[in-house]
Amino acid sequence: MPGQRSITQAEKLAEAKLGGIPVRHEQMAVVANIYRAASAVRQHLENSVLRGADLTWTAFVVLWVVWVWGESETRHVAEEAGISKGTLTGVSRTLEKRGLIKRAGHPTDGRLVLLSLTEEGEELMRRVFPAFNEEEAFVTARLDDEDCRTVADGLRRVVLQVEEHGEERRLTLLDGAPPAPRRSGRRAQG
Amino acid sequence: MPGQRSITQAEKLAEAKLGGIPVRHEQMAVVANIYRAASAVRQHLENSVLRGADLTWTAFVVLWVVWVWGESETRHVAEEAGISKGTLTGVSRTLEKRGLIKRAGHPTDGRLVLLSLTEEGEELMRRVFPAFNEEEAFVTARLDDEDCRTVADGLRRVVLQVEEHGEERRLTLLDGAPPAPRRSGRRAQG
DNA sequence: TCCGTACAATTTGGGTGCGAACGACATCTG
DNA sequence: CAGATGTCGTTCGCACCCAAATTGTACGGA
Repeated sequence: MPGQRSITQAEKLAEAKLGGIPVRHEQMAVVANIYRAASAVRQHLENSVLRGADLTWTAFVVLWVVWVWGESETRHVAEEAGISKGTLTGVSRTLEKRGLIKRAGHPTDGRLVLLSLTEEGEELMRRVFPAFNEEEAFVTARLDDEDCRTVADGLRRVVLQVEEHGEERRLTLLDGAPPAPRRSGRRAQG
Repeated sequence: MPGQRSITQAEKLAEAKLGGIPVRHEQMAVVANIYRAASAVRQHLENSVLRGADLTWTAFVVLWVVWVWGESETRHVAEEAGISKGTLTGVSRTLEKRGLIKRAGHPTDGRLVLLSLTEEGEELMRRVFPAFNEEEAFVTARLDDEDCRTVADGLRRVVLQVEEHGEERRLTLLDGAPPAPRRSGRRAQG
């Protein structure tokens, strides 16, 4: 199996490259495998259930959030779906065009936009989610329920660590230095 | 902490939505948290060490692969980096423009292209990787070495399950039906 | 009423991200 | 050595994706 072997091998090669500087192997393996697993799972779900419903991963996540939470403000949906508000604007417009989502202004605060599923959207989710959950079970088939709880808990700790101390950590690292603007993306005006 | 609570709550809401159809909670939690963790880790690393070096996540992964494995054929790099060949073409061209990567034809097989780091690229990685690994340790700070091994092993099983049985599973699910082309992407010619 | 601050979604710009289509090349087959 | 077949990297079209800039709304005080 190339997956595991290549990771181990890559770690050794990396250490050789660094010539004596110690590498935190276990931590590196966690991060590397989080990303590998995320890609593999996403790929599988897109190819098995989502493509048949003509949904991308992101579109499904957005639908799922709105479905489960009911009518919600866009900023909360973006937060929960793990995408930026700017991205959500585009995605929700696409879903609106397909008749799966409704967009409505907030009754009292004109700045807010509320998202909710149309009846067609509800129907789609009632049909697609069980299949989606079935594939979630497939990809985790080599873990029993106890293993799943352990892994999920470990991942939750990673998320919490970043959520609670990430900002502070970044400030410490940069140590007052300017936040280094992204090279890509919109440029500052003159 | 909103993270964990909202997931649990979302699961209950989802079950209520489904009205009696059982949901595989543990498996759902694993998939949801894999994706959350992947986003959180990527975000943190981009904002802490990569932006300072003017690298995106993907660009760094590509550089890392080439750095560790040495001069490599593009298809292997794409495979190892977890991106498609088409994406790699764009990323490697960007890196070439910045003088971090060299592209060379294969001596005997004219179809192949070999990627390798320039001296500037090597220098960058010697500087950036230790900082990167330091942040990998930061995001996993709430896990001890043993926990890390457990989580990494669990994730490896997910990856292996998909790699070894994903294709077969998809065929079973679609059961001979046409593979349902992606809605986005290049259209077939007349 | 006018102003300024605050905060909301949206637009914009650069860079991925995928899979289908494509053209160049290698290799098999006769 | 010509054609068929397969494999490579590249091109293409569309959808994301983020963060900065922008636009629009709310609401406080002067």
